[in-house]
Amino acid sequence: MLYGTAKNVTTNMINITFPDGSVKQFEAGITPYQIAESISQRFAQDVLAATFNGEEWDISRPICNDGEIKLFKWEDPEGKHAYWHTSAHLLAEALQELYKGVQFGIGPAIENGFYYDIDPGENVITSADFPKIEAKMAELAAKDEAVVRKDISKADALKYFGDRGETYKCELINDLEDGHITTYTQGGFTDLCRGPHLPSTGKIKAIKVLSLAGAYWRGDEKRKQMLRVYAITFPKKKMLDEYLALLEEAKKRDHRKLGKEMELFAFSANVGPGLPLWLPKGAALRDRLEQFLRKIQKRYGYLQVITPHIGNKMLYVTSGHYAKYGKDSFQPIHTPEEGEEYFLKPMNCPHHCEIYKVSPRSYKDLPLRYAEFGTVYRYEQSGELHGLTRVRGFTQDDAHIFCTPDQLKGEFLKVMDIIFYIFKALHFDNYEAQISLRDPNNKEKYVGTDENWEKAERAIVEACEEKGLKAKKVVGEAAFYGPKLDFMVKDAIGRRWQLGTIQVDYNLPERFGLEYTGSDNQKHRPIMIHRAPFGSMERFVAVLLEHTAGRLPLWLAPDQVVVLPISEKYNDYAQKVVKILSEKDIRAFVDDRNEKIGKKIRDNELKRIPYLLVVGEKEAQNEEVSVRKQGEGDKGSQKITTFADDFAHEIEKMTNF
RNA sequence: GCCUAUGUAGCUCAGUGGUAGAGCACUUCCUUGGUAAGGAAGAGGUCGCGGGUUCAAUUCCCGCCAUCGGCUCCA
Repeated sequence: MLYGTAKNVTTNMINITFPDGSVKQFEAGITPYQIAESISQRFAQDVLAATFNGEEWDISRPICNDGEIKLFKWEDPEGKHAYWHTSAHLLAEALQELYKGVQFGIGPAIENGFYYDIDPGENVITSADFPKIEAKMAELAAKDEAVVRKDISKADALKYFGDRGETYKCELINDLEDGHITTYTQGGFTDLCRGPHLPSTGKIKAIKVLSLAGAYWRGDEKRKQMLRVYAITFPKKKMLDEYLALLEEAKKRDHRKLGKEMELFAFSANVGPGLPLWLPKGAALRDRLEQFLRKIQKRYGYLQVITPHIGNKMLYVTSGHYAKYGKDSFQPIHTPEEGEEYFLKPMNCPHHCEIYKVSPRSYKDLPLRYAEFGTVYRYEQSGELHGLTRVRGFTQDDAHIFCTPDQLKGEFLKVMDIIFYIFKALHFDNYEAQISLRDPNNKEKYVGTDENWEKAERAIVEACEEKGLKAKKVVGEAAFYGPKLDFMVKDAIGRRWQLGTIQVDYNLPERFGLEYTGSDNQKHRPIMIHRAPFGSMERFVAVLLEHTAGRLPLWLAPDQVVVLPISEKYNDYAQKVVKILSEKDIRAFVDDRNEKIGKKIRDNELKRIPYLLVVGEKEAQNEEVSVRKQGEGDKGSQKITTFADDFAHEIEKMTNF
């Protein structure tokens, strides 16, 4: 039994509105593809997807009413999406042909390519099978089969997929509303799908199966783990080659590789997984970043505090963290005293609350801003550890602001200023912002009054508007204690990591009984803002390395200058050059190996040292250096004092943000 | 924690049922050279750890640990 098919097609004319506002008349039943053809044949070739009145629409699907159309090509995300979505079906078709008894879950397009979750049944599929799968997909694509959309009733859909033993599909269908169910068929493969799709599979030319992974059915770790097959396709082989080359390039800027090459940090099985060791150069880099932040925070009225690495169990019982995370964290440290337990601190806030409580507070004291580079320990699940971006011991550039409700928005804006300032100074321009709001239908999940929540959420939204920050609002993502604003940055291969965060908290002031005396001589509860512009030193350094491919800004570079004597005869002069530079706090060293100058240049270029100073007979005689800038080549000679002065000025300019 | 894969010299990686090899790095010597790799010699590894099979295991099997890619989680 078919629903709402094109039976009502008549020869009526309909009005189609284009994005530029122009309106054209077409015969009812026309498809977006035909509309594109009416513009130009060439354009029609390139069109992959459409929306009609905002609804995603196959370009082969007839239009029978007036409305607005948008047409999308490969260059548009919507175009790629349809292309990869159809590719996912093609992958499924290939898997169905190659492996008996495979059951299908879901197979969406993603940012780069697509995947299909399958239950392989008795089949064993490994990466050795990729060429076989690719070949089958190519073979099927070459047939250029039409992808046919069909409305289907819920009962029919359940029967169709039930007969085929597709239990996952049946589960999905059960959650769908009758009358809104469609399938798409190409060749011998039919999938439950909302679309939209390409009209046929022939446009899929270059195919690469990328990886296999486990993925819980419907994202629920208590349910069966499916086999997820990741793949990507392109209309041209060249595009695939370029994409694969890009992936290779991205791997070269992986911070784990760079950290090793640049001798910044390391891990040791003897110390423990997820516990980074900062090597001298890494520690110095981190220290420069800390000094940078300290300087700004001082300007914004922050007060530096220091708190211990452990805290009595009762501190976390009070904060509520013990009940929520106690079992999943590093287990308590016991003392000789019976029953006495301490925890490694998983966050700094409870300690800072105790600092607040040291004296009675007046509204005149607020806002109070306590900052600490606080090292915390969290027992992250073993499979979650990842280089410096996800570790078990890390240092937050933490601060807690205690303020009155009226001060909230102003303080929020100031924190945003600090974050923008840092991102600008370090050239992070590709970040995304997300406002996490409470789920209004599930209020009991959260602590704090309605009034305060509304006030805080409004403050965040308004603050973003005032700053012209385009932030994505996500309902239900707030922490149980308050709404937040997070800044995300992508790593080399496109994974998103949260860096800066600003969180409003009503919970801890309540739990710790924090108070201040208002102008009315009454006790009031302060609001707390948690904020960390870097997020953590570890994650920030990781992302900074990947963004710069290890070519850190000059003021942060571990080694700024290397002096290269032409031969051992000029080693003494080279040392003198280093001494002169050191007096200006320039980080320089001599490469006095017994090697030819060409070799020394090559090695130090590869080490990403920003400046190479070649010194030989000429330079030694004239107190000069021959300057070579990393990646740019020979810059000619100048007096060593001139170079040192210019260099110092350059650094001063860079750090005077 | 779960699924897949991997683990050989400081690094990048070959290789084998009969206790191991290359390049780079390192040490020494020759060379003292002007803008991306000069030459020679040498040293360096319980082949992740623990069991099992075998006359013999780095190699085959099992367990564990760590790591890659994902999933889940992330105070």
